[in-house]
Amino acid sequence: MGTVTIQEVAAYAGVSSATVSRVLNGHPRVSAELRERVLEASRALGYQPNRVARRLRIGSSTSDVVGLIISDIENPFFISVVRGVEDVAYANRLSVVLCNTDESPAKQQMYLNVMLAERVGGLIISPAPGSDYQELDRLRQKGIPIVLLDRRAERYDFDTVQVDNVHGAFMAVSHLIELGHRRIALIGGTAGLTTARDRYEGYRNALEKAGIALDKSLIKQGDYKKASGYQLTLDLMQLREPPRAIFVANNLMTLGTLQALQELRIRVPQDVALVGFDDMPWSGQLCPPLTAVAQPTYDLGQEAGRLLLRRMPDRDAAAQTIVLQTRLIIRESSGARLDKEPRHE
Amino acid sequence: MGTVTIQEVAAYAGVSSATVSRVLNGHPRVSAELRERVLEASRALGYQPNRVARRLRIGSSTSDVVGLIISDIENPFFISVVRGVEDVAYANRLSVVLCNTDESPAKQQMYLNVMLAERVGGLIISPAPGSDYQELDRLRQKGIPIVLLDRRAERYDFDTVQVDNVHGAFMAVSHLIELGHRRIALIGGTAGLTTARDRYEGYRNALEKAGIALDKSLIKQGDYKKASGYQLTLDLMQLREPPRAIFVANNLMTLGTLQALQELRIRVPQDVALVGFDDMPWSGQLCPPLTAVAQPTYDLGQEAGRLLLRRMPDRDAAAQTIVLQTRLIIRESSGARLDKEPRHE
DNA sequence: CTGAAAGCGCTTACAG
DNA sequence: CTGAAAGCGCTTACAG
Repeated sequence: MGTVTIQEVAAYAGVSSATVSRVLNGHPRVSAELRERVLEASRALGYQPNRVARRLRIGSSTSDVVGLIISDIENPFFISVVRGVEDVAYANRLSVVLCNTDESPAKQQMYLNVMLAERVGGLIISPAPGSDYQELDRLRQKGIPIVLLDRRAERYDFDTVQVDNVHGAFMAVSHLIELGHRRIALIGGTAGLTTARDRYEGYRNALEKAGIALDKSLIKQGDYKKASGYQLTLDLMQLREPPRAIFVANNLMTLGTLQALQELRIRVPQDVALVGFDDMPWSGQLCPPLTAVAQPTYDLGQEAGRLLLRRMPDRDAAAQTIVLQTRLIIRESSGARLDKEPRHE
Repeated sequence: MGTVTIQEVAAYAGVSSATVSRVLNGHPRVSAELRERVLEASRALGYQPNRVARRLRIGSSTSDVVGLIISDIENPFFISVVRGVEDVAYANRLSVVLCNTDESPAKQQMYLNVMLAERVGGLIISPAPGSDYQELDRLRQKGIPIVLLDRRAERYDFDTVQVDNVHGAFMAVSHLIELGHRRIALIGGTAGLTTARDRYEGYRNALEKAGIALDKSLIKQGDYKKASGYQLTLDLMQLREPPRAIFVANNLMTLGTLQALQELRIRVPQDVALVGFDDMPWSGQLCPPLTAVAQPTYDLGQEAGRLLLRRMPDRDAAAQTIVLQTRLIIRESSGARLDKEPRHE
């Protein structure tokens, strides 16, 4: 019972705690004999160093735990990102602890406090809407390296990894235009997030390029959750002149849209064509298989991990932004393959 | 730059660090005047207590961070569980840090070390296959309350929250039997996990009750990942006499099965009927909508959180096991509604 | 190579 | 009510 301390190991081995510390930290100049005795004692007692004490003594810079704060664990997008971060971290002998803010600034603040209090070695964060970036900046000034994930901070120069959302949305909407659509609705993302703004911009660009006037009644603002996709789709289909195509700005909302259309007995893509942003591992098994803008989610996570790893030893280097490209995966929901044999993936 | 310490706040306020500590921890006996000065100083300096130091001083028992170690973050089952834990924790002013072991005992060991080293206030864990429960027991003896999630430890008396897997599988297979099936395959779960064993048992019980002999060629062992569901389905359909129905022991494998059948142009449920274990938020939007054994995932998380909360102040109470019930959600993949109007949800 | 001692930033009996 | 001091478990100059 109770925890074994370095003092007890020292007593057991008949050396000072300094020697135990040196042995366990691989300090070079320790005699083979004492090293042996210490190792033996440590093993016998089942000693596990108290990292809290170690951290207090050493300061934050050597923590081998990095924090990863994501804004919605229920969004499959983030899951794959997490895996990318983990794999990079694990390969570099770092542990990652994950926190979910649920898009709530209050929870985010709580977890930022935890990260600071625990003095993590670094932090990757997908900031919640309405984030206080000054607060993040404070953390950074207190010595915690920070990488922004997926979402930019407008007036701060943080290291950032994101995709080209404007172009992704542009591809999606252009695809629908090429298929002959002109009444294309947008179910947009959460207000205040750069991803939502960028995807909206891509939507506008595509329409503009095709000479299609913006129709405000076809533009809805959601919140990246399934329920809003569901509700806004119902709203859209109740319009006097409903859209013939919908671009949905993220995966969860797309699932809501799919459900709403299914309940309304509206056929996809025959009655309404659909393109979503974000692919999911099961998008090909949905009804109908979903045409979607795929983000390189795993790579995004890896890049964020690597960026953090580079930042950790060098706090003062200039901030970098890495932008990855998206890719349009054409399945059946957009109607492009209606006449051809359906492809499966 | 740098971090503000309690000493600096004390100096600024013209009091001792003891007084600052008392004010900030809500100690009752501090004069209103000093309290005011301390609060003012703390605000002015942007003081954030160093929890590492606090933890070292106080010992583990008061940490307001709990650890949640899950075995596969890519499995939607765990996501919903996580949300349940988080909500209970958050309501009790606890933070939860999540770690993903990826079903790897080595990663699990790493994260257990982190938990111990950080002296978390408690730990909820879904143990990886091949877990060293003795190790978990050691953690517990060192004062970290532990709750097992989803999977039992056979010879240790940990607090545990799980579902009735035997009965869930029994319902699934009985449902197929009632629909007239007798050649029902099983794509089972990871070896060494109690959930896999229990679901297998439920499968056998249902067959036995119906007087159907066990056919070994129809029983496959997967690993709860999509790829194994995919591969084992291909294997099953290559049998001289393929099954007419499949019970798949978890959600990710079911997605693999669906993909394999789709690629083989085998119609579900007309050619092969399908029931999966674990419902997913989008199971109703799959092709075809999936009949599945739904687990009360969110409740599972909540119960685990509550159990931990009860355990934290009382280390010596007898271990409890909470078993929740599952529920069969009948959609189209099992063929039960083929003749009726399809229902959507 | 090894040990005694200081100190990381807190909290809390112990005096007063 | 308030402060000086000890101590949580480590690490690391500083001596020797």
